[in-house]
Amino acid sequence: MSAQKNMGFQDIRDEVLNRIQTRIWPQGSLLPTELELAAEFGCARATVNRALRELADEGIITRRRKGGTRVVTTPVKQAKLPITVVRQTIEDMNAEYRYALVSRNMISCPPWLQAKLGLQEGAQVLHLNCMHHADNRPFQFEERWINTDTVPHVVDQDFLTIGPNEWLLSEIPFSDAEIAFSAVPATGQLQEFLSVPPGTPLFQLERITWFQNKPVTFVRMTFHQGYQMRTKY
Amino acid sequence: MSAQKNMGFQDIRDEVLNRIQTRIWPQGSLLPTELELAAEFGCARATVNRALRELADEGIITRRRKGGTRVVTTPVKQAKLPITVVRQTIEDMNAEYRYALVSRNMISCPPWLQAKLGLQEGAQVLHLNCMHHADNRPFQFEERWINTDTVPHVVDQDFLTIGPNEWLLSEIPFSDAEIAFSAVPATGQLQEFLSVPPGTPLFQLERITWFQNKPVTFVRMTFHQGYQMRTKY
DNA sequence: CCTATGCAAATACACAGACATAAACTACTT
DNA sequence: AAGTAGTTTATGTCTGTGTATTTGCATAGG
Repeated sequence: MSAQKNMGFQDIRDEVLNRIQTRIWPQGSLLPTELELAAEFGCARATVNRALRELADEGIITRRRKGGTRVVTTPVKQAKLPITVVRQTIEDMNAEYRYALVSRNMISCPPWLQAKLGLQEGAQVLHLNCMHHADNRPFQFEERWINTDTVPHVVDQDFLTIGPNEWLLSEIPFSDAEIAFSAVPATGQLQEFLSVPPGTPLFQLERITWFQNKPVTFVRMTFHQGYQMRTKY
Repeated sequence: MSAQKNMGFQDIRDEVLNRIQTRIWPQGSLLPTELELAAEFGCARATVNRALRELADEGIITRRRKGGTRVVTTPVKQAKLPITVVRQTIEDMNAEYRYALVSRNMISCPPWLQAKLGLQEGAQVLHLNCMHHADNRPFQFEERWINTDTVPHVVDQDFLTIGPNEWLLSEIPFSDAEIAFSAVPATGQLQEFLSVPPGTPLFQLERITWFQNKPVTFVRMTFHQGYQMRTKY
């Protein structure tokens, strides 16, 4: 093969991807070794290694010592959806953001929440209800429960001007979470605060958050009628 | 500082992450240079580079030539949700998967779809309606439109035994896509095929797919009542 | 026929050195 | 004060080499 010169790892990555997409290297087939590719592209083995490692990270190929590098048969594409704070979402739409605290109560943890967060019986949690408006129209209703054990000084925060989402993000910036999306009917306070008829389908996002394996918060965010969450991959 | 030895890039990545989480290096602050860190950890600069690059890929830090490495102020966490085929989802629940083709028609592209896919007026598309069952209960209703221009031999496929999702995944394995989630009321064929009362909130996923910048397909997948899509990050 | 063991092949990771590149900074000019 | 050109600096990338680790395969033993 023609040994090309001056190729960066990105060029190699793209070329390999191209050969996979055009079925020069079909699904399930074995790629040449790093050494062979390095010879073909006229570069160091480490450069090929980086190119292939990136493709492996994306799930395009799988690599095994001694086994070599294979094109995956059924690629598992992952949609990455950026989790931003509501204010950001609204401001990105060039709309005016308004936040309002609906209620704030210290309660002892209800059983269903105990199970979700893995808390002790009788643990105290801060329960908040909040509204987020875009251009004075209801955008999102936020029900939140915060574990006072993991975030003790949350009790000093009144949440009158700043939403719990943003406050927690600045307090516990790097956390793990589990998310669930679903469609729910508008009932009770949902239909009241989001100003929709009873039974209206609403998009809902539930999230449990941990910091260093300690439960931080559970949140249920319900969006206005017709809301769409979008992403690419 | 104490120069530790025998640290891999993973150890360095974890140590740096730990210092960020414990606010030794607070949000917005400047990290030591790669050279300094290499000296501290007793390793080569390339090793530090890889560790920091991974953290940068995860969105924990930002890096700029000459500017150095900074802890991001507001981390934009990305939820990764794996896009799997329905059959996989159902079989992972230990349920029996059943597929049924509802309708299959060549039609000329309706205006709304023209806009979505960027097609010419009068372009021919294959329109399919399909049902996916789990243990003989309705699981997902799939409405799909396939661009016969990008995938010509789709016309030879009858889709009686294999769903368009799986067929396309094997034909066009590596593609780009745009996804939208929403909550919709059950109407018309939705409430009929998913066996729910009219107006029932249903979780819906819409997706446009391209291959090498050519539009491939638009799909609208509506799930059974109460379905939750879950993911971690 | 099955299992254990050893060899070899391919990737994984590391290192030291080098050059490239972008951007912050400085000094100079207008 | 504002622009401009040169310098410095931290990251980005590549090279060539070396070692470590995993694992496919063959071979030997039960």
